[in-house]
Amino acid sequence: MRVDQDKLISPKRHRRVTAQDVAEAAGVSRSAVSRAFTEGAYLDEAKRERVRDAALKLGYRPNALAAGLQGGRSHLVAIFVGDMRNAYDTEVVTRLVGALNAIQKWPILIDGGGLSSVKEAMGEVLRYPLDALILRSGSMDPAIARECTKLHIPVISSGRVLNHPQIDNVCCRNQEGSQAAAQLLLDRGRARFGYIAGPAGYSSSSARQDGMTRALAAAGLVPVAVEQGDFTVEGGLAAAERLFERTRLDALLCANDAMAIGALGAARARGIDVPNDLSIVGFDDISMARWPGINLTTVCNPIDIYADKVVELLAARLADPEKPSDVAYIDTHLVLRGTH
Amino acid sequence: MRVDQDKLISPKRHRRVTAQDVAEAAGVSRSAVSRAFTEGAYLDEAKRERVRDAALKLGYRPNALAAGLQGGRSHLVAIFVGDMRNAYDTEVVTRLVGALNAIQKWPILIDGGGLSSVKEAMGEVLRYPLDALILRSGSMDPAIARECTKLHIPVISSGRVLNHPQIDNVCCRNQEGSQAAAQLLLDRGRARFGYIAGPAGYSSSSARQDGMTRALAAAGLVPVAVEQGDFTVEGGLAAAERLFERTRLDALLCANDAMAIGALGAARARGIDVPNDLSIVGFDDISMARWPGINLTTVCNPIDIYADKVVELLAARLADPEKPSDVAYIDTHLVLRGTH
DNA sequence: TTGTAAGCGTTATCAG
DNA sequence: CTGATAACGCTTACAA
Repeated sequence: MRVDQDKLISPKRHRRVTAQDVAEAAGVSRSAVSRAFTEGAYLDEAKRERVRDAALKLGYRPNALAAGLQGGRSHLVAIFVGDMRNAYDTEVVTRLVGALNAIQKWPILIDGGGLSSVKEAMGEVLRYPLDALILRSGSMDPAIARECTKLHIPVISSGRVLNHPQIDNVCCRNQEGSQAAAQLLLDRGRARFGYIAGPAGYSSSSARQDGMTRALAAAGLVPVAVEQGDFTVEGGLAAAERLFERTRLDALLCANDAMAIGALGAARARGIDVPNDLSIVGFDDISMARWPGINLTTVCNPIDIYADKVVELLAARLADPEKPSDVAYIDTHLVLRGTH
Repeated sequence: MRVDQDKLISPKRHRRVTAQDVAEAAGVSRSAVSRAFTEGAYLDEAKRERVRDAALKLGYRPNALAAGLQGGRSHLVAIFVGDMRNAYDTEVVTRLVGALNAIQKWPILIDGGGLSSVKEAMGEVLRYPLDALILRSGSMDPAIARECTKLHIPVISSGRVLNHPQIDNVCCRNQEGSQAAAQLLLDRGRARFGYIAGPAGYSSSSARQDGMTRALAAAGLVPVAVEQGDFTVEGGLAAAERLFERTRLDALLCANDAMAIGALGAARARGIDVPNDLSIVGFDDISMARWPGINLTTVCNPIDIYADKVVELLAARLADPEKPSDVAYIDTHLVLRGTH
């Protein structure tokens, strides 16, 4: 009578191939197997070869959970995103994921936008001994960040500067960017400025508004009207309609590109000639800003530089956990397209 | 002389609070602490309270690495994305992340688009005992999927059906969707059809092309011209220009929305009146399709249903690892906007 | 209901 | 250069 060997060995759940299995197959010790996979560990070259062969044959890979537990790093990095339905956030996350993948850090994503119980989700993820946490969000409960530093998990905040001795920050020069945009339109002869802001509590939106106000003040002007949007295209469209209802403008700055695209739609629907009668300028330079049919003049908030900087700060922090916290400011520049 | 106690206890790296620490603080055993955090474990309610208090005070959270190693699940799910710079893929990923977060699975992202050594990255991630791997990509090395099944990691393929006894699939009815779109334009009196395809090797693109061809055949027609794009807006724009150069069309179907948006730009730049002289229809219904200035008629490939289905199959597979593999087909529907 | 003890699969240390 | 052995922090039989 034949016996099902496989069933005997693993009755229910499949067992992963372990270093022990490879050791037996290659006729060496467990430690030799470990060394065969450790860069710069002492091991006879022939033996290493033999171990690698056996590992390949058995389909062995060192268990990252066990390796992480042993004391080293987990190589996991959480990215907390305020709202993944926001095009700019999504583009930043995309670059971040690429940059992290490239340095063999594995990003765990948490989307605050799609989640009811953000706090709870963060709590669960913090059970993993993360190498770091990246915050990508304009409005974020600072309590979460504090909790991380208590766990001695490095935090990199992107988009808003958190004043905490253990948190590194990357932030673009919002005020200067917006100021330059306003100056561009002033130089073009515009005088009746409107602004579409983001939701209350987003520092990026208010800093951008300040930049515009400052440029106007230098020219002896004040904004004619301000409306609030929600960073979405629809919100920008609605806010622009309210503005157009209230008053006549010849320049409209928006806290981000998505709202500027909405405003552009509202202007066209109303028969306003952009850019001849009205200039519209966004902020961020998301990829859609250059799409045909949009071709938006905007302030470039360079996403790739941004993401690289985050990863750079991360690496520096990992190398020296005790180093003083850092704030990296990213320079913006105007991108002149068809709406100014 | 004062001695730095902290330095004595943890000379270099910070030590995480463990169950042992909590046990000592609460005056109970390690196992009591574990039980206090395990749903449905026997433990005196008062004691549980005491443990929870101590844990909160010390900032303890069970180490997920150790818990995963112990034998249970890691609660990590890898999402492999073909190209995160593709708007449709990004939107699917966003939904997927939300759906996974909601069921306490933590998605690790790997972006094939931003990565030179995809294979190597996958190899590294497979060192984690993943609960599952989700493939989001039209073109994907099947070797990776095979490797996963060898490791007994459930694989869910989204967008392309992989014929493998252990891989579940979610796929939209590409052919039917495209056929309906072509029929819409036939009913409108169109006869000279063009198609902008995706890169070679993407089954979704060819299935969509087949759908169009089938509808045309039923009307005794054949496509007038086909050009290939790369699923991007720029690629669609270039492909459309080549088409317009070659011949006159009155209907243009595109393998995805991004290329349709590019084609729309090309048509407008050439002074072609859309939709009066030319109908353009996309596929997917990405959020930008409804943006003002675009307002694209398209075939809706419902992203939320799609993502929910993936997670549903995932849950089913986790519940019964031996169940036969499944293919879930998602129905599409036409979304009539301004370009048909 | 509780405590003790045995793993889970690594890597690091320490003799040889 | 190599093999045993001790952590890493948790869960879960098993015994009390």
